[in-house]
Amino acid sequence: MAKKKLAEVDLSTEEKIKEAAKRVFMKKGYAATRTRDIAEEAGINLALLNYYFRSKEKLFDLIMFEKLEKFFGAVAPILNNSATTLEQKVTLFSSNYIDLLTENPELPLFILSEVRYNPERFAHKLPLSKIADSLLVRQIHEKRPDINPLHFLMNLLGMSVFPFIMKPIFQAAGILNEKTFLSRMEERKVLIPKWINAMLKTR
Amino acid sequence: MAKKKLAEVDLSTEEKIKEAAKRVFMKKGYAATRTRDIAEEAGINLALLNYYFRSKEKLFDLIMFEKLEKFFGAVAPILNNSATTLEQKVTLFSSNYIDLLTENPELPLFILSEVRYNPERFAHKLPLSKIADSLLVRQIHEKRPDINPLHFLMNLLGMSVFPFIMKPIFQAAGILNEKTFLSRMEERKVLIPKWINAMLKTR
DNA sequence: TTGTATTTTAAACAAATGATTAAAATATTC
DNA sequence: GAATATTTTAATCATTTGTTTAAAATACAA
Repeated sequence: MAKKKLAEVDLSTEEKIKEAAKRVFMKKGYAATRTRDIAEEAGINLALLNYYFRSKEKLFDLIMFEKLEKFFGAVAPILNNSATTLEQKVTLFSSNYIDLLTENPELPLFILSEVRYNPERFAHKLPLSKIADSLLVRQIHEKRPDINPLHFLMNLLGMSVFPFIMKPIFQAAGILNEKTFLSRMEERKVLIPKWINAMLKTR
Repeated sequence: MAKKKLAEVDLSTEEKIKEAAKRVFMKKGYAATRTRDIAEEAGINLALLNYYFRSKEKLFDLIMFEKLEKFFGAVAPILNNSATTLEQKVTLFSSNYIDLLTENPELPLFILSEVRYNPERFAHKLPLSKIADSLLVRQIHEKRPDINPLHFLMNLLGMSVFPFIMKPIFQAAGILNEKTFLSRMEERKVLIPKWINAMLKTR
């Protein structure tokens, strides 16, 4: 129950390949990933990848759509909850989303990179209108009709997501270690609602 | 003097290859770029790429370091200017940086992707300590010693850069067109200083 | 146990890819 | 204008890469 990695030897071959592919694709991106890398990571014969998933591209699509679901799936319900106030939505969102990204720190940069390098392939799968036209956005508009509400949405997203995007570059430069990063993100959960609130009050 | 693209036929072969490589690398990333793509884009024989630049990797490094210089070069001087106040630094930075990124919208995501997929290769070239230990950060610390100043630096960076990172995903989803994006970014130049100021005052 | 279906393996293939070579074309020098 | 140096070209090479194949191993059903 405790060791996830060791338990993986008990997974079915199909699941072993998929889990290995997730790790390799997330680390190197689609283009730099070799099917042989995945086979080696999974500890299986190369041909099994095609046996179970037909092609590198089909395997990638499968994983990519799961990651897109993870990245966008949790957002829309919070931002469209008709039972919460603007302030509650902001608090819930920053807290939940920072938790999600703490569990999956490479998720944002992975998705943004792959979508950018292949926009037409994933465009139709992005439920962005549910975010851009969300109840939260309407609530913001009510409070500050003088400023385009997209600004505040962008700030809320950015303050939650951007640190995870900058993380590798800060780490590569030796400025940030894992532990302090995590405590900063914990601090952010309570700071972001305050900041958004202050921004909404500026004249 | 007016048409940059047409003038390119007058460039030297070496310059033609470099300009073409910039476009292709920026669009597809290092791993997905074929030397043949670059040769075709430049309108030159494939062998000339190796004749002038030795290898795909050396050509990429050349371009990458130029892009890193562009992405980081303008930041440190503004944030370390001993003649400006905190407020002035924030205003100068957001305005100048949004202008820079408006001219080079793909710059942030390109750099962040490539550094992430190859951290050890570029880590030593990143002048991040000049930003993380800048005068601005010290000025922020003076004003709000109760909150880690990195938070405000991250917010300043994020509010300026993050929209450019999200741009492709918003465009792919058909939510944002070029024109409205540009006017939002113009608005941001004056809004960001107000927001940062408001954030620095929260209790 | 025998026969059948499923899974796994080693080998190989065809296409793509980064790079090189040797000759041809062009420019430069004296 | 001949000799030399530089640049460009077409062809080719050696690897890499995604995928397939046919046989071997294993699991399953009767």
